[in-house]
Amino acid sequence: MISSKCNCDRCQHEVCARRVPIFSTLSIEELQKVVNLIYRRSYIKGELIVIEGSNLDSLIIINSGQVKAYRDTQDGKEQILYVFSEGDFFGEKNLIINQAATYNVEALEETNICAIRKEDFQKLLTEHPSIGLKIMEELCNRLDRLEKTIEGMGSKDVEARLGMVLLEFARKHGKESGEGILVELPLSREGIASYIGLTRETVSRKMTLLQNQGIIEMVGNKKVLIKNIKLLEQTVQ
Amino acid sequence: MISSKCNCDRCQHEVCARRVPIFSTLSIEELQKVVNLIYRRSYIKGELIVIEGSNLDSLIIINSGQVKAYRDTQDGKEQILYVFSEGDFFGEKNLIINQAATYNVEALEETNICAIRKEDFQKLLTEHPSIGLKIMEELCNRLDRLEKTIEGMGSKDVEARLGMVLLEFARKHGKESGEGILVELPLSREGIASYIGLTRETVSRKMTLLQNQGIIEMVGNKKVLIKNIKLLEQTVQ
DNA sequence: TTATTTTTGTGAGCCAAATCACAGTTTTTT
DNA sequence: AAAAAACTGTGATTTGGCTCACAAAAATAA
Repeated sequence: MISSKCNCDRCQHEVCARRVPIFSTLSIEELQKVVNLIYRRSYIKGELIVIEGSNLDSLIIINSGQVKAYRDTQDGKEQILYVFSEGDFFGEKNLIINQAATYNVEALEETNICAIRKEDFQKLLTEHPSIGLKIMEELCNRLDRLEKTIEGMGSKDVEARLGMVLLEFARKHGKESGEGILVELPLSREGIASYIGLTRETVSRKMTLLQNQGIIEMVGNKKVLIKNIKLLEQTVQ
Repeated sequence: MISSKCNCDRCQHEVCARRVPIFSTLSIEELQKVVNLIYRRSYIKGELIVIEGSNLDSLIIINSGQVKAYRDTQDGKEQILYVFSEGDFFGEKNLIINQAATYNVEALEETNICAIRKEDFQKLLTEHPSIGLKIMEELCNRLDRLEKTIEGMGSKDVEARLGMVLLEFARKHGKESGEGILVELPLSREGIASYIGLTRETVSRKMTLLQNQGIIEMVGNKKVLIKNIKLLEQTVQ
């Protein structure tokens, strides 16, 4: 039997580099060079990939899986800042502004990463300015999201905030189904709460509300069916 | 009488480019080329430099003065996202991810800007990767600040948030004086409130509190004397 | 499968910040 | 300098989300 997927080390490497938006502008030959610089690693669910305060010496790119980036606040809670998945990168702050990690990164499921050492990455940057551009793009997008989050947090429209995350997850992991978009939530209620600065209880209550309005339907704890995305988008507006 | 400051057009240009961190790595010859691409403009207090939703076609760098970047929220309020001053730039989102402006930018005082057209800027970027690096640095710093803001907004420690802005303004505009650090506030109470997601009244009350604790002293409406910066930093922690 | 652990939903009461209201200041304009 | 406009401080009240508490459900382990 012939496997449709080659599992040799080399091919996986290549696939990995191809999947990553920041290398999307490179030619096949250039990509090959990048591939040679990459090393890989796997993490199981719950494993810490980066510890706040530590000195990371690589840019890390997610090949498959999902992670959360979070901080522990004074009052012992965790504040989730990002949920990264396939193709996303992190650790750039350590390389670009030479700063220790400002957040923990933890695998939310089995996760495979590609990493490039600082020196290699910096060399790449000067040799291929297009990579820098891609990174700037992504940084701009992150700024955009954080700006929106802050706007939402300022105006205390709590339901809009919840709607925003649901739509974000729907874009990333939503699957069209007959009755709407089925979304596998990467975070628990507690996680969602920490992501948008609320308590677990409030998230619960607001989700129930959205369900009663016929906008969503909860499927177990980890899935949500968005039945009326138009209405949800209006809520967020 | 000989003026210590040359006011000819050319010199001002040069000064402008020199002052800007993102060009700090360029040689004098390279700088000269950049200078030739720059055009300048002045705005009076209250004037809009960028309108949300419009298509900006230049990177704008502040030569002197101060501006606020803000959005109008659904409920008619304004959410201030950034206060930019000398050496800061904005409009990069329009150039890098080809997006319409996501916020208004308004001069808080008489403000002079330097601007570089999109095409010129993109050419610069590919010719001098170091400029890209500088921009990435700044984007990382902004992400950093927003991440901290979000953390502060999540954990509802309101006084810490106020302390953070005061310290931010102190770093930017603080002047050492006998009794402490005298800070000229770029924003009114209302502005500060909008910057940290509170109401004007709450900011007022908390400022009074800090004053009663002997940490700060308000000097008219637009200045604050930080009498005990150690204590203020502790409040923030 | 059953048992165990983790996660979730929901009521009751509390509390800090929002809102409303208005007088007193400060700043700007004329 | 006087008048107008903008901004600020502070009391009274309301409110929406937080906290606490516990039962129910779901996910995981045995």
